[in-house]
Amino acid sequence: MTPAAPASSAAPETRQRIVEAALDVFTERGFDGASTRQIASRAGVNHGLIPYYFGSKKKLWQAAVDDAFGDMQVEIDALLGEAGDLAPRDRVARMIRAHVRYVARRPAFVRLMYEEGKRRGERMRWIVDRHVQPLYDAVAQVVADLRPSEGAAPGLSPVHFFYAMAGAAGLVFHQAEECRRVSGEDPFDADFVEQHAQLVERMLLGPDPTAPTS
Amino acid sequence: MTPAAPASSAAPETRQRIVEAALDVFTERGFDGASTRQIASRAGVNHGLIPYYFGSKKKLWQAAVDDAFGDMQVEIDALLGEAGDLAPRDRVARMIRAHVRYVARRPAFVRLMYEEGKRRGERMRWIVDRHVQPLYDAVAQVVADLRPSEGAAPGLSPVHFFYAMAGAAGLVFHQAEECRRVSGEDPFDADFVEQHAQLVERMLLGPDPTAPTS
DNA sequence: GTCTATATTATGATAGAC
DNA sequence: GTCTATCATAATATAGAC
Repeated sequence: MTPAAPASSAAPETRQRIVEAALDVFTERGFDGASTRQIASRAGVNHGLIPYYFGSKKKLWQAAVDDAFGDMQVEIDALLGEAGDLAPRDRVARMIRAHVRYVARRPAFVRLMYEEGKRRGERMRWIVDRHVQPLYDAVAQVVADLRPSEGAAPGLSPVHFFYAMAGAAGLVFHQAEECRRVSGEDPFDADFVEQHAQLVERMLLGPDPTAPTS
Repeated sequence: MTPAAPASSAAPETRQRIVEAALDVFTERGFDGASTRQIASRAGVNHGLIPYYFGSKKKLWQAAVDDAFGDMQVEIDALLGEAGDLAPRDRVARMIRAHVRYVARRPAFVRLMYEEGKRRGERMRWIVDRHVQPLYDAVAQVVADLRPSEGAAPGLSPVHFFYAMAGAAGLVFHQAEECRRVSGEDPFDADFVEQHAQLVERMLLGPDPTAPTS
């Protein structure tokens, strides 16, 4: 059995340091491109500790993914709590903006989703069943509540909406290095993020029908 | 010097078979995850032929990328030729729909862009300077011709437009396996592609202002 | 031009000292 | 709990037979 939480003495947070380093390296280089030695090195520990704490590279990856999604779940709960009784359109608008800001703050999250959703295999099934499916279901529910009179495109289907939003919101942060080189702009700049959030919201919902027509 | 095009006898298209197999494997597994043995095996040749024709794994990758983008350039030229004197909005609409159909037909193209745009490094610089920059400049030019009266969002900046379009159009095909598992729908289904093309066009341009208001 | 070795290196995992 | 040393494997690339 691997020690889930080390019971004792000297380094209570060694395990967590490894998990955080692993998330960084896995999302930078992909599962295959990442080496456990590199992860250990970034965490500042010996590479022998990875089998000790996690058993295998695969299980370390799972721990890192759980860490990333757990972090997001906290934000979602907070968001849903405070947006409880808004009109559906406003709830979606807030969700979209919050999502853009989140992926800008945590690019590792987007890298993970894009990296692992693209090919069949054990890791894809694990991450989808455990983390993506609940997210997809929640978004589908919110979209179903939208009515055309609220500015939604007619016949908006959850699957098109989900991937159009995820792509429009996330790609520029996923491709941040490319974006810098090709356009000279820094996607993580605060103004850029707000501009992008605004664009994605308008793209998906159209101009706010309750706003003055100008 | 590596033989750019083998001069002689027995296997004139061996090199091309390797390039095509390489594009498949590189886009399925990423550069690090792909092995030259696997590529040679899929091409039906011995792995010793890869250093022989290309010199290194890196140069094989470059040849595969050139092949993929050359293919796209043909489509772009055809598109621009036949859309020469349309109104700017119609040109953009056509470009968007053509792009969605293209990425649905050639998912390898999206995988390549998403894979290599995400991290600093030699491959990113090579592919951006050689292939992405011209693409970006062309899109920026087309977007600059759009005017608000034609339905574009006010202050539409090229960089936001470029990545919002590329993401909204491409992600669902990039994540095709995930999409199938999470929603049960097949993104490569012809109806799905047209639905998606329509959604992305409307997202980016709004409802057609010349169409009847219903 | 294509194949069969093989040299070299890097990886994930293990054994065991401290 | 953390480290050093090592094993077994798989990778890229090279040398050379045919």
